[in-house]
Amino acid sequence: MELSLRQIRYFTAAARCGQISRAAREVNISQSAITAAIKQLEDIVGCALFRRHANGVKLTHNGTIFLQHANRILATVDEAVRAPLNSQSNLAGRLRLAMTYTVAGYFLPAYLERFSRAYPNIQLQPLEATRSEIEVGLVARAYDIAVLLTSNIADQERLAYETLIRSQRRLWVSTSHELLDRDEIHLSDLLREPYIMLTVDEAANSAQRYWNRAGSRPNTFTRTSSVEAVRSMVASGMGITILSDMVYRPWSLEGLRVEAVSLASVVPTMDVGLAWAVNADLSDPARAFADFLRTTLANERQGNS
Amino acid sequence: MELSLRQIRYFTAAARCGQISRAAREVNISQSAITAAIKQLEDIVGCALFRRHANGVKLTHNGTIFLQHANRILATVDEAVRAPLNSQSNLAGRLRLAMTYTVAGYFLPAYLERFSRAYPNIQLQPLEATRSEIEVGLVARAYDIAVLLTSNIADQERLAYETLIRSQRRLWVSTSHELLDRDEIHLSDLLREPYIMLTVDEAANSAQRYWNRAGSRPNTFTRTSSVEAVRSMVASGMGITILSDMVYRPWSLEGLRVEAVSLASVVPTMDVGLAWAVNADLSDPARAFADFLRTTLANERQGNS
DNA sequence: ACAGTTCCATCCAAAATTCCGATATGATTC
DNA sequence: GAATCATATCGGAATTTTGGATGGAACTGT
Repeated sequence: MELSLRQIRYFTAAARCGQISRAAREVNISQSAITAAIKQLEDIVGCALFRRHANGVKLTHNGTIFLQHANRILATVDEAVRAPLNSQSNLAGRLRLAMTYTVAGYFLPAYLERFSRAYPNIQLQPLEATRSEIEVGLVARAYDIAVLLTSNIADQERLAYETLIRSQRRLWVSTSHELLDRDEIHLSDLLREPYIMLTVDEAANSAQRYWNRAGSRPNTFTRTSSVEAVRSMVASGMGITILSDMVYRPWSLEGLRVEAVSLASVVPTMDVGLAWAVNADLSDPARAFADFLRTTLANERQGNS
Repeated sequence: MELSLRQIRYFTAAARCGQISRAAREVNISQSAITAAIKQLEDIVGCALFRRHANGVKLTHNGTIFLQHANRILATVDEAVRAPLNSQSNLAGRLRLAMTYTVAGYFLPAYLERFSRAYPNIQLQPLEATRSEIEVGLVARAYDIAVLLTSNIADQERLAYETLIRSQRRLWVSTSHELLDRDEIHLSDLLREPYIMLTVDEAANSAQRYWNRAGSRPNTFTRTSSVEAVRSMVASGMGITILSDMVYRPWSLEGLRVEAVSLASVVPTMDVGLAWAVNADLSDPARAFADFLRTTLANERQGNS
């Protein structure tokens, strides 16, 4: 049996809903059809994609990996169907695009590839830098435009910015953690838990800000600049952390599960967006890039709702 | 009607074969099935993908654009099916990867994305540079490894290299060009044609080399560093050129067709491959990257044959 | 302990899609 | 102008997909 898009569509619906029956309602189809499609998929890839429970289905490790591929497939298909309409542009030029670490690793890559396909004549120079370097670089016109965490922007006078997406920050714990049993979790409940601090993109500063507001501070167990290291440590029960959904993945590289739960306390979202120098006219490529990101993200929001 | 992978598979087969009936034989299916699938596709995307002729079918402008998307879809699907097997690696480190212009624009992007997904913990730093800069940089350990045109490598003493693919060089002309009517075309037939010289990646040097060997030189009409500009000029009949299949696309940005024909004279292939400093042990990330490229390319060759 | 509910797996007949083979049609070649 | 090679079309057959009924397992609340 060969893979079909129908299977992929049903699979992603099931993964989105967490229940086969709910997915069936969403897709306006019978539950047995989805069950069958998923079974076919599992035959094809040769491993289980869901673990079945009484109250729904949960992705396995391989399942989450496959889900990412599945979403990728649907994105490429979507793009292909639209392709002849919004044809390539021959806008030419150079685009020096600055970005911070997490943006570069967990948000932009998929969009960059699409952008450079839509504008093959724009020479794209992606440059990773720290927030402060980017601020200086934008003002000095070393970069045309940047994608970064807009809530951290310091130089509000000489920089203009625009938030594109807000990603919720949630608590990450291991599957077996006792906190999962509680109805509500407040920041104050976390005081004695060993906290793993991520040190990239000023995550530590952001954390400090909302911990201060709550009048306390986390019991920092260790610090690391690797998101994957954080994931592994949380999964193996060494500690907890609070990070945004943008970097959340339910499985660590070793195949251990990480749970993310919303907090009852107010924790600000992580805001990702564009920034540029107010005193500089945006170059055509930069303007094209900004428009591209805006419309692409708007489309996705609509598609997934 | 919704898009299906079957349609995509049949479409790419037809595009590959240039004939619906031959594609049918290749896929072991009836000719009418492919005709129907293509018709459905054209309904979905809302425009013609092929122009039908007495001796086969030819992609339209939109068709070639869609073909690229179609191949992308199949590549992502292929990858998805393999996904759970070759799971991600947690090999960490930094990979400073140097590459030349054409490689960066027309060859590597798709592989880079896949690589960084397979090795999420390797911090990939792609750096575009000229061949000579790369040679110096490799020896000085400023780059870990490079992808470039191996036939141009000068410092054969301190650099090791390995050719990964050979891309044939062919003559590009406009659709209406009289040269197309000939049975055989030799370099000497091109002497009075206005020649458009591409000036990136030492293309001019390479060209000079094989023109010299033929004891003549092209009537250079203009020089440009933009491949897309070359394409447009050739398509609009301003001149001809000889470039490798790696950068060939049958349609210019304006929607004019470019034909590529093999020459009777011997023209060397364009060889793309890896290079590294002989006196340096390859870092683990560099080794992983080299292996990744080798196996991925080997798979593709097998798949397309 | 026990209904009641919700969820997924399975089975089978009905519905829809896809496929085949024959045929029609049009262009090119000799 | 007959032969050849290509794509388009059509109806019946084969295959795939679907829907609804049924059963079992797990959770919920009494």
